[in-house]
Amino acid sequence: MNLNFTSPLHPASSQRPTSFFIEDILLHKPKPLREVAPDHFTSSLASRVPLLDYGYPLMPTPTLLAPHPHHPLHKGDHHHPYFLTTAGVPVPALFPHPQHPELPGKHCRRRKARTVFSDSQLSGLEKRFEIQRYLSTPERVELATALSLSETQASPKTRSKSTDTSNLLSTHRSKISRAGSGHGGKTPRVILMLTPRLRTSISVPPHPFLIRAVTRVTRKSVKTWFQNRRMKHKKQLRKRQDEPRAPDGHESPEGSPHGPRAAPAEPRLGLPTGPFVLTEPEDEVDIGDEGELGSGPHVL
DNA sequence: AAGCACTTTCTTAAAATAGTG
DNA sequence: CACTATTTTAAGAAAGTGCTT
Repeated sequence: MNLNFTSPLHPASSQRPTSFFIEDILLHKPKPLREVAPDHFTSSLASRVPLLDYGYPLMPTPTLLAPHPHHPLHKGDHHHPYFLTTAGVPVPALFPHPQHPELPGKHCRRRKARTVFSDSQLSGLEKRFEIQRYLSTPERVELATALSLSETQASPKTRSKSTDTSNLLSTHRSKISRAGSGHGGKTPRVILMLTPRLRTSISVPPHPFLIRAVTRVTRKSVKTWFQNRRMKHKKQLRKRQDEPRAPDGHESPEGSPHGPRAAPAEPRLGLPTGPFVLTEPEDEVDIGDEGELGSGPHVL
Protein backbone atom coordinates (compact mmCIF):
# COMPACT_ATOMS: atom_id res chain seq x y z
CA MET A 1 0.00 0.00 0.00
CA ASN A 2 1.30 3.32 -0.90
CA LEU A 3 1.21 5.39 2.21
CA ASN A 4 2.11 8.87 1.41
CA PHE A 5 1.94 10.76 4.65
CA THR A 6 3.65 13.88 3.55
CA SER A 7 2.51 16.36 1.09
CA PRO A 8 4.74 17.90 -1.48
CA LEU A 9 2.27 20.72 -1.63
CA HIS A 10 2.59 21.61 1.99
CA PRO A 11 6.15 21.75 3.11
CA ALA A 12 6.39 21.11 6.81
CA SER A 13 8.41 24.20 7.37
CA SER A 14 5.70 26.55 6.32
CA GLN A 15 4.25 28.80 8.93
CA ARG A 16 0.70 28.08 8.15
CA PRO A 17 -1.68 28.25 11.02
CA THR A 18 -2.60 24.94 12.53
CA SER A 19 -4.84 22.97 10.31
CA PHE A 20 -6.28 19.54 10.42
CA PHE A 21 -4.53 18.23 7.41
CA ILE A 22 -2.87 15.01 8.26
CA GLU A 23 0.47 16.38 7.25
CA ASP A 24 0.04 19.20 9.70
CA ILE A 25 -0.94 16.86 12.41
CA LEU A 26 2.01 14.65 11.87
CA LEU A 27 4.67 17.12 10.95
CA HIS A 28 3.87 20.36 12.65
CA LYS A 29 4.72 19.97 16.30
CA PRO A 30 3.35 22.60 18.59
CA LYS A 31 4.37 22.65 22.21
CA PRO A 32 3.14 19.60 24.03
CA LEU A 33 0.00 20.29 25.96
CA ARG A 34 0.62 17.56 28.41
CA GLU A 35 2.37 14.29 28.54
CA VAL A 36 -0.40 11.82 28.11
CA ALA A 37 1.54 8.62 28.22
CA PRO A 38 2.59 8.16 31.80
CA ASP A 39 5.19 5.70 32.88
CA HIS A 40 2.84 2.99 33.91
CA PHE A 41 1.64 2.82 30.36
CA THR A 42 4.54 0.78 29.33
CA SER A 43 3.28 -2.68 28.83
CA SER A 44 0.49 -2.25 26.40
CA LEU A 45 -0.20 -0.70 23.10
CA ALA A 46 -0.62 2.54 24.93
CA SER A 47 3.04 2.55 25.55
CA ARG A 48 3.63 2.88 21.90
CA VAL A 49 1.04 5.48 21.19
CA PRO A 50 -0.22 8.33 23.24
CA LEU A 51 -3.25 7.66 25.31
CA LEU A 52 -6.40 7.32 23.39
CA ASP A 53 -7.95 9.95 25.49
CA TYR A 54 -11.43 9.47 24.28
CA GLY A 55 -12.69 6.21 23.02
CA TYR A 56 -11.28 4.46 20.08
CA PRO A 57 -10.35 5.33 16.60
CA LEU A 58 -13.03 4.51 14.17
CA MET A 59 -11.22 5.43 11.06
CA PRO A 60 -7.88 4.35 9.87
CA THR A 61 -5.64 5.93 12.40
CA PRO A 62 -1.92 6.11 12.31
CA THR A 63 -2.00 3.09 14.56
CA LEU A 64 -3.82 1.10 12.02
CA LEU A 65 -2.10 2.54 9.07
CA ALA A 66 1.29 2.04 10.55
CA PRO A 67 1.02 -0.25 13.48
CA HIS A 68 4.59 -1.23 13.49
CA PRO A 69 6.41 0.14 16.49
CA HIS A 70 9.43 0.97 14.42
CA HIS A 71 7.55 2.90 11.88
CA PRO A 72 8.83 6.45 11.66
CA LEU A 73 5.50 7.68 12.83
CA HIS A 74 5.89 5.91 16.08
CA LYS A 75 9.51 6.34 16.78
CA GLY A 76 9.46 7.43 20.36
CA ASP A 77 7.41 10.42 19.61
CA HIS A 78 4.78 10.45 22.27
CA HIS A 79 4.80 14.15 22.63
CA HIS A 80 2.61 15.25 19.87
CA PRO A 81 -0.55 16.50 21.45
CA TYR A 82 -2.49 16.04 18.28
CA PHE A 83 -1.38 12.55 17.63
CA LEU A 84 -4.10 10.04 18.31
CA THR A 85 -5.70 12.15 20.94
CA THR A 86 -8.94 13.93 20.82
CA ALA A 87 -9.40 15.90 17.70
CA GLY A 88 -6.17 17.73 17.85
CA VAL A 89 -7.87 20.51 19.63
CA PRO A 90 -6.93 21.39 23.14
CA VAL A 91 -10.02 20.15 24.82
CA PRO A 92 -10.50 20.89 28.48
CA ALA A 93 -10.21 17.24 29.33
CA LEU A 94 -6.54 17.42 28.67
CA PHE A 95 -5.94 19.91 31.39
CA PRO A 96 -5.89 19.40 35.11
CA HIS A 97 -8.43 20.93 37.36
CA PRO A 98 -7.42 24.54 37.98
CA GLN A 99 -7.77 24.32 41.75
CA HIS A 100 -6.86 20.69 42.19
CA PRO A 101 -4.32 19.75 39.61
CA GLU A 102 -3.82 16.45 41.35
CA LEU A 103 -7.37 15.48 40.59
CA PRO A 104 -8.41 14.29 37.22
CA GLY A 105 -11.13 16.89 37.02
CA LYS A 106 -14.64 16.36 35.91
CA HIS A 107 -13.89 16.54 32.22
CA CYS A 108 -11.05 14.13 32.52
CA ARG A 109 -13.30 11.21 33.32
CA ARG A 110 -13.16 8.98 30.38
CA ARG A 111 -16.43 7.76 29.05
CA LYS A 112 -16.46 4.07 28.50
CA ALA A 113 -16.09 3.42 24.86
CA ARG A 114 -19.33 2.49 23.28
CA THR A 115 -19.71 -1.23 23.03
CA VAL A 116 -20.30 -2.43 19.54
CA PHE A 117 -22.24 -5.62 19.82
CA SER A 118 -21.72 -8.08 17.07
CA ASP A 119 -24.75 -9.45 15.27
CA SER A 120 -24.49 -12.72 17.11
CA GLN A 121 -24.19 -10.97 20.43
CA LEU A 122 -27.21 -8.86 19.66
CA SER A 123 -29.29 -11.81 18.68
CA GLY A 124 -28.22 -13.54 21.86
CA LEU A 125 -29.27 -10.55 23.89
CA GLU A 126 -32.58 -10.28 22.05
CA LYS A 127 -33.33 -13.94 22.49
CA ARG A 128 -32.72 -13.68 26.16
CA PHE A 129 -34.81 -10.56 26.41
CA GLU A 130 -37.66 -12.43 24.80
CA ILE A 131 -37.56 -14.90 27.61
CA GLN A 132 -36.51 -12.69 30.44
CA ARG A 133 -36.92 -8.97 30.87
CA TYR A 134 -34.76 -8.85 33.96
CA LEU A 135 -31.56 -10.64 34.75
CA SER A 136 -30.03 -11.30 38.09
CA THR A 137 -26.38 -10.59 38.60
CA PRO A 138 -25.27 -14.19 38.15
CA GLU A 139 -27.40 -14.43 35.05
CA ARG A 140 -25.78 -11.33 33.67
CA VAL A 141 -22.37 -12.72 34.32
CA GLU A 142 -23.33 -15.93 32.64
CA LEU A 143 -24.78 -14.18 29.64
CA ALA A 144 -21.84 -11.83 29.32
CA THR A 145 -19.51 -14.76 29.40
CA ALA A 146 -21.53 -16.64 26.86
CA LEU A 147 -21.64 -13.69 24.53
CA SER A 148 -18.00 -12.90 24.86
CA LEU A 149 -17.12 -16.39 23.89
CA SER A 150 -18.23 -15.68 20.42
CA GLU A 151 -16.08 -12.63 20.09
CA THR A 152 -13.39 -14.33 18.13
CA GLN A 153 -15.77 -15.46 15.48
CA ALA A 154 -17.95 -12.40 15.62
CA SER A 155 -19.41 -11.92 12.25
CA PRO A 156 -18.04 -8.91 10.53
CA LYS A 157 -20.34 -6.00 10.63
CA THR A 158 -20.72 -4.68 7.19
CA ARG A 159 -21.88 -1.31 6.29
CA SER A 160 -24.84 -0.93 4.11
CA LYS A 161 -24.22 -0.59 0.46
CA SER A 162 -24.75 3.11 0.52
CA THR A 163 -22.09 3.72 3.06
CA ASP A 164 -19.19 3.59 0.77
CA THR A 165 -15.77 4.79 1.45
CA SER A 166 -16.58 8.23 0.26
CA ASN A 167 -19.47 8.65 2.61
CA LEU A 168 -17.50 7.29 5.49
CA LEU A 169 -14.59 9.54 4.89
CA SER A 170 -16.67 12.60 4.29
CA THR A 171 -18.63 12.10 7.43
CA HIS A 172 -15.50 12.21 9.48
CA ARG A 173 -14.00 15.00 7.55
CA SER A 174 -16.95 17.11 8.39
CA LYS A 175 -16.48 16.33 12.05
CA ILE A 176 -12.93 17.48 11.89
CA SER A 177 -14.02 20.55 10.02
CA ARG A 178 -16.46 21.41 12.72
CA ALA A 179 -13.84 20.83 15.32
CA GLY A 180 -11.53 23.16 13.56
CA SER A 181 -14.06 25.92 13.51
CA GLY A 182 -14.70 26.72 17.08
CA HIS A 183 -14.88 23.27 18.64
CA GLY A 184 -18.56 23.25 17.96
CA GLY A 185 -20.64 20.20 17.68
CA LYS A 186 -19.88 16.85 19.05
CA THR A 187 -16.62 15.95 20.57
CA PRO A 188 -14.45 15.03 17.69
CA ARG A 189 -11.83 12.40 17.80
CA VAL A 190 -8.61 12.51 16.06
CA ILE A 191 -8.77 10.50 12.97
CA LEU A 192 -7.07 10.91 9.75
CA MET A 193 -8.43 13.72 7.75
CA LEU A 194 -7.95 12.39 4.33
CA THR A 195 -8.02 15.01 1.69
CA PRO A 196 -9.06 13.74 -1.69
CA ARG A 197 -5.47 13.97 -2.77
CA LEU A 198 -4.26 11.99 0.19
CA ARG A 199 -7.04 9.52 -0.13
CA THR A 200 -6.04 8.92 -3.65
CA SER A 201 -2.45 8.55 -2.64
CA ILE A 202 -3.21 5.80 -0.18
CA SER A 203 -5.62 4.10 -2.52
CA VAL A 204 -8.61 3.77 -0.30
CA PRO A 205 -10.63 0.94 -1.74
CA PRO A 206 -13.86 1.90 -3.42
CA HIS A 207 -15.91 -0.69 -1.68
CA PRO A 208 -17.53 -0.74 1.70
CA PHE A 209 -15.45 -1.19 4.75
CA LEU A 210 -15.82 -4.19 6.88
CA ILE A 211 -15.74 -3.79 10.55
CA ARG A 212 -14.77 -6.68 12.70
CA ALA A 213 -16.46 -6.46 16.01
CA VAL A 214 -13.91 -7.14 18.67
CA THR A 215 -15.89 -5.91 21.59
CA ARG A 216 -15.83 -7.79 24.81
CA VAL A 217 -19.25 -7.83 26.31
CA THR A 218 -18.96 -7.07 29.98
CA ARG A 219 -21.47 -7.57 32.72
CA LYS A 220 -22.03 -3.86 32.74
CA SER A 221 -22.68 -3.64 29.06
CA VAL A 222 -25.22 -6.43 29.40
CA LYS A 223 -26.89 -4.57 32.21
CA THR A 224 -26.94 -1.36 30.21
CA TRP A 225 -28.26 -3.17 27.19
CA PHE A 226 -31.12 -4.67 29.15
CA GLN A 227 -31.91 -1.35 30.73
CA ASN A 228 -31.99 0.38 27.38
CA ARG A 229 -33.88 -2.47 25.85
CA ARG A 230 -36.57 -2.27 28.49
CA MET A 231 -36.88 1.43 27.87
CA LYS A 232 -37.11 0.84 24.17
CA HIS A 233 -39.74 -1.78 24.68
CA LYS A 234 -41.69 0.50 26.92
CA LYS A 235 -41.56 3.25 24.35
CA GLN A 236 -42.75 0.92 21.65
CA LEU A 237 -45.66 -0.17 23.76
CA ARG A 238 -46.60 3.40 24.52
CA LYS A 239 -46.34 4.33 20.89
CA ARG A 240 -48.55 1.46 19.89
CA GLN A 241 -51.13 2.42 22.43
CA ASP A 242 -51.14 5.98 21.19
CA GLU A 243 -51.38 4.99 17.58
CA PRO A 244 -54.91 4.75 16.27
CA ARG A 245 -55.65 1.27 15.07
CA ALA A 246 -55.41 0.71 11.38
CA PRO A 247 -58.79 0.68 9.60
CA ASP A 248 -58.55 -3.04 9.02
CA GLY A 249 -57.94 -3.56 12.67
CA HIS A 250 -54.40 -4.77 12.19
CA GLU A 251 -51.76 -3.77 14.59
CA SER A 252 -48.79 -1.89 13.47
CA PRO A 253 -46.05 -4.04 12.04
CA GLU A 254 -44.03 -3.42 15.17
CA GLY A 255 -45.50 -6.63 16.41
CA SER A 256 -45.98 -7.89 19.90
CA PRO A 257 -42.91 -7.94 22.01
CA HIS A 258 -43.71 -11.50 22.92
CA GLY A 259 -44.98 -12.68 19.62
CA PRO A 260 -42.94 -13.40 16.59
CA ARG A 261 -40.74 -10.41 16.32
CA ALA A 262 -40.01 -8.60 13.19
CA ALA A 263 -36.98 -10.30 11.87
CA PRO A 264 -33.96 -8.56 13.26
CA ALA A 265 -32.57 -6.08 10.85
CA GLU A 266 -31.50 -7.80 7.73
CA PRO A 267 -27.96 -8.91 8.26
CA ARG A 268 -26.29 -6.01 6.66
CA LEU A 269 -25.48 -7.12 3.20
CA GLY A 270 -23.56 -10.28 3.04
CA LEU A 271 -20.53 -8.75 1.56
CA PRO A 272 -17.63 -10.98 1.00
CA THR A 273 -15.02 -10.85 3.66
CA GLY A 274 -12.82 -8.56 1.77
CA PRO A 275 -9.28 -7.80 2.51
CA PHE A 276 -10.00 -4.40 3.97
CA VAL A 277 -10.72 -4.88 7.57
CA LEU A 278 -11.17 -2.04 9.97
CA THR A 279 -10.71 -3.14 13.51
CA GLU A 280 -12.12 -1.17 16.36
CA PRO A 281 -9.97 -1.15 19.38
CA GLU A 282 -11.99 -0.50 22.44
CA ASP A 283 -11.22 -0.02 26.02
CA GLU A 284 -12.70 -3.35 26.91
CA VAL A 285 -10.80 -5.07 24.24
CA ASP A 286 -7.62 -6.95 24.73
CA ILE A 287 -5.40 -4.92 22.59
CA GLY A 288 -2.62 -6.99 23.92
CA ASP A 289 0.32 -7.74 21.76
CA GLU A 290 1.09 -6.86 18.26
CA GLY A 291 -1.14 -9.59 16.97
CA GLU A 292 -4.49 -7.97 17.31
CA LEU A 293 -4.21 -4.66 15.63
CA GLY A 294 -1.93 -5.43 12.86
CA SER A 295 -3.26 -8.81 12.10
CA GLY A 296 -5.61 -8.20 9.22
CA PRO A 297 -4.33 -8.85 5.79
CA HIS A 298 -4.77 -5.21 4.88
CA VAL A 299 -5.64 -3.30 7.93
CA LEU A 300 -6.14 0.30 7.06
C1' DA B 1 -26.71 -2.58 43.88
C1' DA B 2 -30.19 -2.30 40.62
C1' DG B 3 -34.10 -0.08 38.70
C1' DC B 4 -36.17 3.88 36.13
C1' DA B 5 -36.38 8.31 33.66
C1' DC B 6 -33.95 11.31 31.38
C1' DT B 7 -29.75 13.11 29.10
C1' DT B 8 -25.47 12.97 26.67
C1' DT B 9 -22.50 11.17 23.40
C1' DC B 10 -21.45 8.59 19.45
C1' DT B 11 -22.30 6.43 14.97
C1' DT B 12 -24.28 6.10 10.66
C1' DA B 13 -27.51 6.48 6.69
C1' DA B 14 -29.53 9.53 3.89
C1' DA B 15 -30.66 14.03 2.25
C1' DA B 16 -28.95 18.36 0.78
C1' DT B 17 -25.57 21.07 -1.27
C1' DA B 18 -21.38 22.22 -3.84
C1' DG B 19 -18.00 21.31 -7.30
C1' DT B 20 -16.51 19.56 -11.79
C1' DG B 21 -16.40 18.00 -16.57
C1' DC C 1 -26.97 18.40 -16.77
C1' DA C 2 -25.13 14.32 -14.77
C1' DC C 3 -22.02 12.66 -11.77
C1' DT C 4 -19.15 12.87 -7.71
C1' DA C 5 -17.61 14.79 -3.46
C1' DT C 6 -18.66 17.04 0.64
C1' DT C 7 -21.58 18.73 4.32
C1' DT C 8 -25.59 18.57 7.15
C1' DT C 9 -29.31 16.34 9.47
C1' DA C 10 -31.80 12.99 11.96
C1' DA C 11 -32.47 8.62 14.10
C1' DG C 12 -30.96 4.95 16.91
C1' DA C 13 -28.23 3.10 20.48
C1' DA C 14 -24.69 2.73 24.40
C1' DA C 15 -23.41 4.95 28.37
C1' DG C 16 -23.87 8.66 32.02
C1' DT C 17 -26.52 11.06 35.77
C1' DG C 18 -29.59 11.49 39.48
C1' DC C 19 -32.99 9.73 42.11
C1' DT C 20 -35.70 5.85 44.34
C1' DT C 21 -36.30 1.36 46.22
